[in-house]
Amino acid sequence: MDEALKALADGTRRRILALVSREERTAGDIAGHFTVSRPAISQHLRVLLDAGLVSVRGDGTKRFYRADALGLDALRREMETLWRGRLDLLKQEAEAEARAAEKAADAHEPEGETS
Amino acid sequence: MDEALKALADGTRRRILALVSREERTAGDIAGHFTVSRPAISQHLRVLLDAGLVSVRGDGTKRFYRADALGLDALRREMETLWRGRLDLLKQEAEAEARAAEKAADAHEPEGETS
DNA sequence: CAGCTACGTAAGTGAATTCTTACATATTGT
DNA sequence: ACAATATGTAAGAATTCACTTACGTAGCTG
Repeated sequence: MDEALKALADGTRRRILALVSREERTAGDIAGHFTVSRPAISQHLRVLLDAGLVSVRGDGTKRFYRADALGLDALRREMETLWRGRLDLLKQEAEAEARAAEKAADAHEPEGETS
Repeated sequence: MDEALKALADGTRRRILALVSREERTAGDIAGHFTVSRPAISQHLRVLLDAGLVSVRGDGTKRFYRADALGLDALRREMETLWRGRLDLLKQEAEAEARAAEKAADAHEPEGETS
């Protein structure tokens, strides 16, 4: 998880991922979309590859990259269990606020239900 | 998004986040759960704070940290739009494989629906 | 074979990250 | 006012990161 998250935590790599998400593209084609040097993109592709977020298919001298749906989905699932641990916070805090509001009302009107 | 993702891309910070997700905790309490020095944890808390993933409440000399549900949810939503761009890959690839399998069958049995 | 194309890899650089120890600051209790 | 407590901040070392230029290497093509 750490490797994939670190890979995602870079804007250039996220843009690369977006590029190869719908169709496979050669390394050169991908590099053409960026201002940084081609080797830099090659290195980013390596990181994404190691993280299991893209896959390659070599054909002749070209290398076609594309997003790896399985790797992406695996990360997505892990993220969801991460959220699951914290998501109920929204409920908890909403309830806490409700209780606090109630308490504040009580402070003003300790016994009353006048209004 | 970049800031929050970078904040999440560190195991120690994810553990901190887990610690403060259910109940608020003081900086010292949090640091007690780790082997690294207390200042290091203080710095991690700063990163999480800047990323909007935790919030603080000062009380006396103590500072109580807790996960910030709104920040977390904002990130979660951004991630989901990120997945949304790539999730259909699963479908696409499944379909592509299905077509490929069909094609392979055709190659063996160019006109047949024999089996 | 010679040369071109499409790549990856090596080596080095500057900036950012993560950690440490030492110190500054605010608040509480005597 | 003084000491103890809880915490952030400063400064610096070690590591990692994203990038660059230069080079190596397959595969195609004349």
